[in-house]
Amino acid sequence: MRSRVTLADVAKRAGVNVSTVSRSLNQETAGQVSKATVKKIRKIADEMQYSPNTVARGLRTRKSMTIGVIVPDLTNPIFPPIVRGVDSVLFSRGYSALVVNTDNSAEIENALFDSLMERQVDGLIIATGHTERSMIAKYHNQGVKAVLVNREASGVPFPSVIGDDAAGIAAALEHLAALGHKKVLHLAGPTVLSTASVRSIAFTNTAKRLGLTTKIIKATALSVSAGEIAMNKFLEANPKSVTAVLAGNDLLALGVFHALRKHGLRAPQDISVIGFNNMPFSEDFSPSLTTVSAPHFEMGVESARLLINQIEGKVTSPRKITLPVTLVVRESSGPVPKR
Amino acid sequence: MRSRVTLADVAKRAGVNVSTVSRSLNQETAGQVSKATVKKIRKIADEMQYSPNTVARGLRTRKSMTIGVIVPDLTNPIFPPIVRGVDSVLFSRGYSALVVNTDNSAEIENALFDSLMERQVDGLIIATGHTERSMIAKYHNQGVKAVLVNREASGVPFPSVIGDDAAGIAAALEHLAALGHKKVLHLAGPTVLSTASVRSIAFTNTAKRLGLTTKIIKATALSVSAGEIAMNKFLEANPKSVTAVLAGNDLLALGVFHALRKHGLRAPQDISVIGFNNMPFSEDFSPSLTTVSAPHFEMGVESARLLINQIEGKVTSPRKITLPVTLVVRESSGPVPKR
DNA sequence: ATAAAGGGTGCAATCGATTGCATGATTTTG
DNA sequence: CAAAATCATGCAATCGATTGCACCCTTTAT
Repeated sequence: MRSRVTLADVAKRAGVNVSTVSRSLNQETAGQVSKATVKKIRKIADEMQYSPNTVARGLRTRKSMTIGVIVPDLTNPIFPPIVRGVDSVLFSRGYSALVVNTDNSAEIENALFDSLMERQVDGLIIATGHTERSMIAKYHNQGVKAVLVNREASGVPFPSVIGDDAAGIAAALEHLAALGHKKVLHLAGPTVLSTASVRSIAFTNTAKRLGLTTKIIKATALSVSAGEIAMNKFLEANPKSVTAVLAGNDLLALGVFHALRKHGLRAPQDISVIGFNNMPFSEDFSPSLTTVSAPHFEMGVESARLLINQIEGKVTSPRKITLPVTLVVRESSGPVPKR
Repeated sequence: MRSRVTLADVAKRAGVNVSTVSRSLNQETAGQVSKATVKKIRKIADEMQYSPNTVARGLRTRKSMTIGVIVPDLTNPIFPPIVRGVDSVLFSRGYSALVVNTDNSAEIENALFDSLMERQVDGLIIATGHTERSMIAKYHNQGVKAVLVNREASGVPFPSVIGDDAAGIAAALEHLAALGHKKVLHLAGPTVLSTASVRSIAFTNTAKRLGLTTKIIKATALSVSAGEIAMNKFLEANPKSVTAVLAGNDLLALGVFHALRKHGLRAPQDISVIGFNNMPFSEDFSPSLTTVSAPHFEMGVESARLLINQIEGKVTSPRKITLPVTLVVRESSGPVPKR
């Protein structure tokens, strides 16, 4: 790479000390320098195409203007919108995001955390969902500034931004109840993932309130294949014992579609299916998926705001932000089949 | 954030100079220090949980160990796999990726480029597809090390990694021809995007070779809605004038599905539809989409390898890597409808 | 008119690492 | 056994910015 213009280069050309150049170019310190000098130096800096070296600045100021964003897997379609939401706020405030993927491995998360710390990130946005709290404890011990997003976070020492999962599950079950469903299956994700466990609990509570008969099965991951495997197993063991399935997220719901197809069943004629997240393209599935829409982009936005306020020591913002979700009714849910 | 342990802290505890600690801890220089000292210092560094400050190191070594990855939009599903491919290589070599989104705006790309340069990135992986070359020229003028991925790159001063788009288009058209189609529409993306123009040219060439009658229309973006709008317009003006559509990518193909549905037409019974990319979940669309599968993850991997070799001055690697693509036949393509 | 106050700049330390050169200790060589 | 080579370590400069302090030169107040 070509070597860049430094403060010293500008200073030499302007016939002043580097400190004067530095002060002239920085908004907050420009007042310490005479207007004429500021104007002259800015002009010269422009001509020379000076641009600051963030690394050098970061060393001195102990701020890297970089935020670590920890997600399980960027190819899970709910994360790109979150990341872009985060990024939109960060960029406008001069920060950059370093996005890393853990693949839900605590070991990898640990290694990535160390790497982010070495890079002197100013804060962390954590979208990984392990209920296991050891990483959270570690983050906190290190005095890291962080915000949790898209994961249950009660009793945790960081602010958080979540969708209203309980309300979403309730809306979905009420929708099914209104359609006449009495026996509903919940295909839950692994309980080590906080979103999975929150939704599972909400399912149980709401179903009880609505007087529904329930079954719960668990997938080993929040993925299409795990959902398919779990649902296949269920259909083989208990054919026709439920009229609707509420899946822990859209990927699992997609797995349910696959399993139904394999067993010659159709949604919603034989069984209704509801997902969670309203991930991109869920309206294009076959059938289009009834699901709970969560505002992922906004979740990213809010979490970034929370983090920056924390970093820059602004007014104390709320510790926990819960964003509303909405049920999106599409083809995959329908009336109880007549037998 | 808690202040971290520095080399000086370790040096003081070990009773040696910082330079000795530095040499002991770095693989390449550890040979300059006696084995006993290295061992002792490493032990102490471990106990104190020393970890290097990448910012300080970067200032001195003029290497940030950071790579800028420029994509149009992370929520376009082909990019997460590319990014993860890039990341898998970078991480294993100690680099991190700074991913930025241009939303196909030259202005934004320009601003992001400056920001990446200020952050002293060691190189760039560029996945934006403007045929307009001014940005490329700028990159080159600045002496930046870069690799292009997923975009046509002939006559450009950087190495590149692309899928074999021409072969993919050919395979798709041959498939249609074999099914008896004679009149085929190409729904192209905007020609300012290089992948769109490459595919468009390949379409024309192959169709001529196969003796197909063709029409070409253009969408204003590579998006579902742009595809839908363009296809609606076509269907209103020229109903039933073609029996198949080859879309410039899967998003456009999805737009075609929407337009067909609106006009009461079905794929493949009324018209066959083929996409490009084999993006995630294209097998779950209604109908499942016949498409050309491009190895996005591997493209990311190869581009990262190319870039790192360039940065570390390894053996000259090939300037251009073309990865094979494969046609994936699914439900959306079928025999010519009988009239 | 003189002292105090304030404005504008420069000097030099600092952030935490890497690294060329110097130095002293030890080993090898003739 | 002396000279030379080698080894292990320390010293200090350096990367490019920011910033506390000192200084000089004008104003302003008394």
